[in-house]
Amino acid sequence: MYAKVIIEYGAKAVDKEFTYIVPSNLTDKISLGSRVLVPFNNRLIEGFVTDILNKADTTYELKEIKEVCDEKPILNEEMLYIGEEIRKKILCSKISIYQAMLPKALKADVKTNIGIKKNRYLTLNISKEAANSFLEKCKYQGQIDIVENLIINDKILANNLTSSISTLIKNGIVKETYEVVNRYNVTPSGKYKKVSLSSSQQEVVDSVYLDNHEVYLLYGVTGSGKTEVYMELIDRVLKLGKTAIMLVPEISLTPQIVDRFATRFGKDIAILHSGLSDYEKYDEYRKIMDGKVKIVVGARSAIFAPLKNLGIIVIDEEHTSTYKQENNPRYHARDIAILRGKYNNIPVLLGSATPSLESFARAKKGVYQMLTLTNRVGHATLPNVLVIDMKNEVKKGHFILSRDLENKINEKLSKHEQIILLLNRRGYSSMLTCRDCGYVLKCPNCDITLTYHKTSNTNRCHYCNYSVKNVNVCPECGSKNIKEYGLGTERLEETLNKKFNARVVRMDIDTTSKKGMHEKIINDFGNHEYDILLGTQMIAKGLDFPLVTLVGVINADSSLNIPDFRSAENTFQLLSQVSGRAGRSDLPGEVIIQTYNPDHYSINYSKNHDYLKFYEEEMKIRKVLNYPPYYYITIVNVTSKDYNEGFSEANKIGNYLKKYLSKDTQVLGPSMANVFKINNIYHYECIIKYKYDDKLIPVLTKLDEIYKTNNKVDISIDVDPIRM
DNA sequence: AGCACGCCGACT
DNA sequence: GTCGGCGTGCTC
Repeated sequence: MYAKVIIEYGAKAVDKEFTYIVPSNLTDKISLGSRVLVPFNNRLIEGFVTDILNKADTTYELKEIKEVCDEKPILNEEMLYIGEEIRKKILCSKISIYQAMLPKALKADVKTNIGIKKNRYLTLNISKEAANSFLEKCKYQGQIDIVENLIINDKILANNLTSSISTLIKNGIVKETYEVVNRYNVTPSGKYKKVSLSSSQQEVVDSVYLDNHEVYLLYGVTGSGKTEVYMELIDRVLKLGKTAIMLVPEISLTPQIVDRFATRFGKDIAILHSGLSDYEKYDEYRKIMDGKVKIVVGARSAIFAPLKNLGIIVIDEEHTSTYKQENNPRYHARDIAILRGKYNNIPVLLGSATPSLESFARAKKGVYQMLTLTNRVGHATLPNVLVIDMKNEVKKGHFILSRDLENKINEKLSKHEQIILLLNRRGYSSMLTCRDCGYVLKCPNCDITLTYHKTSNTNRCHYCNYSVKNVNVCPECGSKNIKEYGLGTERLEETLNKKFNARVVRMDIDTTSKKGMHEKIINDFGNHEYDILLGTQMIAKGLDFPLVTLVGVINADSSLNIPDFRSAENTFQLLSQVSGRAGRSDLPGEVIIQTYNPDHYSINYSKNHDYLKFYEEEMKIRKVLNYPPYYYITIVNVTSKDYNEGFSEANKIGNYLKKYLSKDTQVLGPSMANVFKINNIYHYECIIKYKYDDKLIPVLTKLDEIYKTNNKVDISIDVDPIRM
């Protein structure tokens, strides 16, 4: 018996199957998807079995598999199938996609050693009478304490082994047992109650067919009760004896959804997100593998959760960019969901108040089924939005807060209502410039200005993490007239504290890097321990606070000025999402958007809550410029430590693509990437635009093959990029 | 990825 | 004389 194995190394040069002999003592233990330990180049490494053969298909002198690592295979047939399918689409290495499916504990990696946690329990091994007579004779206080305790309690926890315990065990007085512990448990807050659905919600639920594959797009305004629809559908699926995956953008940011699921479905759910430790993830994942849970709520990678008998996949906030993994393997959870939907013949439900243009266009064409919720539930109405032209404010000396926003904040504070302020830039100021010579403090490793962080008094690069102590004199001309320029969350927090007598809390990467801080800030704000929550875009999604009646966007232009064809779409989505945080209960909400581009269509349509108009306008532009959803895009990134080497290879690659791709396909570039130098590595890119090109995948595969052995430049291919 | 092999410079 | 620099090649 022989097995094909893909090994743990992700390097391009070993991205293939290696054949091994399965020794007779392992033939019963091994199966497709097993994790195995194999000799490779004089070392032992791990890999996964992808095929089992009766005779070898090579004349190579084969080695034997050393060991099968686990009792059951780690990858099931569906996972192997999905891995193979997605690899063909996104051209990632074979191993990387399987590693991405698994928690660290189960990846093929000889170095990981994450185990199951067990508690040691002691019970009496003799009758209580015998124990009492043992006590009469026993001289040792340590042993007496334990036995006395066991006479009362039957079973005690004893994770630390003392000499008294080992003596008692050795003499047969007590017995030890082990129980597996789950290191992660969600406890519902008890705040949420199941509500009965409105007729429009009920209509949406009823139009989803649970017994065949179809992709549905639920387009529902913020606050229209999409989560209730998801839960009702999942409830129905469970009643059919099936299971469900519920994807959310990033759970640590949306603890409220988790809470609602935990309240309604209790022990039937497992949670998977980046806020868990590797140990906790392993425990949650085992619940799924062992069939102990019926619902998985999680972020991107939870789309791979190996639930058996899957009945529905729901993706909330489907337009969110976090569903696309930004490094290898660059998969999109939506694509995986659709693959799994077809494989299991089950519905996939995408939900959003501001669907991605791609999804909405597909729904309009009938590729997806369109479902809509046009009204907010209960008495809640969509908030009134005011757009402030900051050009006029700045003339009058109001740089950070416009007069309208300042007045509104005061008004809401006096009514004891809450306020959310969005500023999409962390740090104190965006850069440090010399007012005399124009010098700008830049990162020595990247093409990026450094951001001043007041809390640590350093200037930091948000790309490579380089940091220098703050300077008071210009390093170029020696002038003391060097000042921070631009506005970040730290400075906004400082301003708010100066201006208002209010309890202010800031939420950005810097205040939430510690485990559990997201939840803490959100819970504290929900309990009205703070009046104002300010933060970066992480505050925009999914939060539901009834007391929030004012949302302010400090600088709507920051996402608009990013050189990306999706910047208008992203701005519209961000503004709509954050506006949706206001007025979710009986109290009416208000939104103030500060901008230097008050006439921009993305701001105006978002002000009027008019997704459809925005969609039409943006689609016109996409059509003229041959951008998605009219054309597909794939980017070939060429990186090199050497400026010239990168340039000449990128040119060769551009010519290669132009020569071998179909005539209708456009190849742009090579050009320098938006941030040309990151961590001293130069980034070039070739952009490929196409409607349909059957040569694309073969040509890119060939290109990848050619560059496997080139150690001067690296290429990476991004199919359907979400950032340019 | 990670290690052996191999071919050239500065040191106890 | 040799220790060690990292370019190249190979791994079932």
